[in-house]
Amino acid sequence: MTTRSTELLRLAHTRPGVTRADAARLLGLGTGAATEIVSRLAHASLLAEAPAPPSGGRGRPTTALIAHPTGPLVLAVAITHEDWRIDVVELGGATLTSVAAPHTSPDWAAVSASVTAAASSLRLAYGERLRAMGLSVPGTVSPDLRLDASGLGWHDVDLTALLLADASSGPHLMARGDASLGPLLVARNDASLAAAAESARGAAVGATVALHLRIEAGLGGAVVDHGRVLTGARGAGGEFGHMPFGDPAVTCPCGAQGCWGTAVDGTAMARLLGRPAPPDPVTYARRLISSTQPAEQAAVRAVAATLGRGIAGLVNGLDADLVTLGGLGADLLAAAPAEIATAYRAGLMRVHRPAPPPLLQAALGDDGPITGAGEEAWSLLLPWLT
Amino acid sequence: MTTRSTELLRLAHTRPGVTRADAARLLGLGTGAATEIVSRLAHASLLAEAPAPPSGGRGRPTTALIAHPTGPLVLAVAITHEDWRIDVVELGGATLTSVAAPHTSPDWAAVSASVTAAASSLRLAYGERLRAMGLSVPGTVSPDLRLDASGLGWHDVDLTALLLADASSGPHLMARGDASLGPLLVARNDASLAAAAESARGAAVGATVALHLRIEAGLGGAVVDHGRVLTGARGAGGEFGHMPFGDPAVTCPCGAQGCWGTAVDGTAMARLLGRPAPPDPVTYARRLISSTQPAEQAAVRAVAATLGRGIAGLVNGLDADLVTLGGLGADLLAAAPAEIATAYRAGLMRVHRPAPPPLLQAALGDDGPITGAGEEAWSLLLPWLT
DNA sequence: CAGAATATGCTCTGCCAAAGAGTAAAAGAA
DNA sequence: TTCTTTTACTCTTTGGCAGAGCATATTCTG
Repeated sequence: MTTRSTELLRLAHTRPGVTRADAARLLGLGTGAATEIVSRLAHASLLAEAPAPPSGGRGRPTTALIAHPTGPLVLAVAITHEDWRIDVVELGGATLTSVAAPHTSPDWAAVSASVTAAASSLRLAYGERLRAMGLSVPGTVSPDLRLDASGLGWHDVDLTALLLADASSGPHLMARGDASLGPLLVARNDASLAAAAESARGAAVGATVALHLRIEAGLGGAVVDHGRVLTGARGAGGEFGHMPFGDPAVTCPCGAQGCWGTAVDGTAMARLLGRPAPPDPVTYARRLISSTQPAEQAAVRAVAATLGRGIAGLVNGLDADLVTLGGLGADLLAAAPAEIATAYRAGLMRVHRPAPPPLLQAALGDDGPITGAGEEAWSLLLPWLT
Repeated sequence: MTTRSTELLRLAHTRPGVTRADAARLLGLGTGAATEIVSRLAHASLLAEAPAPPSGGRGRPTTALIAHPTGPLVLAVAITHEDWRIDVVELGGATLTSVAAPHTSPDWAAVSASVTAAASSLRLAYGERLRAMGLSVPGTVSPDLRLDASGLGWHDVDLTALLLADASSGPHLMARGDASLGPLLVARNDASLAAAAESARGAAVGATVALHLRIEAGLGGAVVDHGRVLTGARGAGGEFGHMPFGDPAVTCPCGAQGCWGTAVDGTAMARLLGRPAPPDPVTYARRLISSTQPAEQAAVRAVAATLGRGIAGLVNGLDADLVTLGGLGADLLAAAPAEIATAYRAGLMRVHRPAPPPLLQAALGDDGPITGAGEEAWSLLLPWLT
């Protein structure tokens, strides 16, 4: 309905359990306006007040702003190369329900059918409370929500179909009152969403410019600048794995030479060991990272150094003040912290040396992408909540 | 005073000469509100209406929104390694006055004194109309406005002094009514400001994610995402010259190895020719770029290829939809377009190949930094104009 | 040249979000 | 108990803006 209402709602989302008095102070609202806005939001079933958290100080106790028990919800959907999962997420980020299953077939049609069926049953349970959907996928998503995941054979898939199939039963999940604005669906690369999640609720909370890197089959990531995820012009932002920090003699499946991603994954470790490319580089890399065999440890350390050098380059160019590592990156950081740190520091330009931006493991682990999907869905929905 | 007024003012700035009717349509204002807001802004000496641009169609003619003849102004200041310049810029970006002079001494004290003196005389001429200052400097600027320009020997210089010395005569250039908000001064790296200028009024207008690169003594630049310049956490964003796209055997003055900047400047050309490092790499590079000697042309082409390959890496990682080149980069693009384009295309990942983001010369040339300084000063000032 | 068509600007009324002042309530401290 | 502190509620006022209706200025048409 108004700017201030949305701001208050957003505050209740980003800082779950914030007290009403604190919220009013943060927004610069008078007590009158706070009363007005909170009661309006409560009446609209958008916000509720919990009795109180005892603060210890004197004065009339305030209340905590929490999600309304019948308030709006979003679906957070994460599709990986091997399974899918749907969370029902309320204001503040708490998950009410979670369903998941492995893929029965790698075909998109089968995956799409499973996800749509699960979403429909959640629709039966939650009805019109479901107002938006956030979707994490292992590939790049164009601005018109078409997915390309070359490794999985999913090409030019229309992701809006996931929502529209579901919306046949009613006008849910649509921008209120104006269908021309399209459905409230946000779909993104898993690494971008993990970055968003780390910045909103993970290890990168409070960072000015956070860089998140995630190694799985390839190397992806995203930059989060003042809370905004940079998704690029075509939705292909954060493909840092295709920056030429690697060996120029190696040709990447993307068509270029020297891609960093080809130098920090399981394939790179196999190459260093003189072995053929493993069929499942992720599992292979995990095994090597926990190996005790000297040659394999050396390969892991070499890859770790390449990772550290590349991170330094990105920090130099982007001036991030925090770097979080997810997927295999977190494992590498745990297994070879010294190699990564040494190469990282050596690659930093002078201005960053006195206080190198910390390298941290992602706090949300494998939940990063789905958490980010929920966050982005809420970000999309919030301005539409009257 | 209100959101809509500021939006209208911003529109009048970003699209100089926009008609009143168009502006109302773009902001979704009714004619009543437009009358109200425009008359309020005109009364506050912030906006004026010019007779009309003949549109040809029928109907009552509208007016063009222009800067008020006694409205607020900003100072755009550009300090380079050899000279300084100050422009007085009105709403809409037009320059009213420009003063410039070469440095009499490379010492910061001397430079600062010259600039302050010139600013003071402009203050005498324009008085309280001067409300903000934008400053372009050849170095990195920390968030608390301290400058480091290692090449010039300017270390940890407090740039706010430029403003405060000037403000002793009154409360000008301060955030209105609340001095704790600090002076309305924005200071940035020249390459970042050139990027802002290209996005606002140059070759990158309308780009979703624009990448600007500027080669002079080093290689700098910036990413502009949806009109916002990414300055990094410490003001050192856009130092793409220190990403390791170059020869790992070359050590950069920054302390790292393989910095891209060491592979695309005049020093790199000299190295390729087996010559000692030139004292003035910029002039040297300019001479080689226009040389007809085969060996020198070959060196230029090699450097151009390295530039193209690096740009491809950045485009892969950042998903820019437009790249602008300034300084020597523009000269290289003109001198060796084929080499740059070939290396660029070869380095792009597959998704970008069908429609490679265009590489363009910066439209504003050497005026990029000072234009950007004016733009950023206006961006800073606009929300304060009641 | 006169009227029609069209686009725009102005005036007036009404609405609603929010600020502000004053009052009431709920807790700790003396 | 009584005072102080902090917060919430009520009521009034303000101001920006939407909307309807009228006025105005230009081009088109006959």
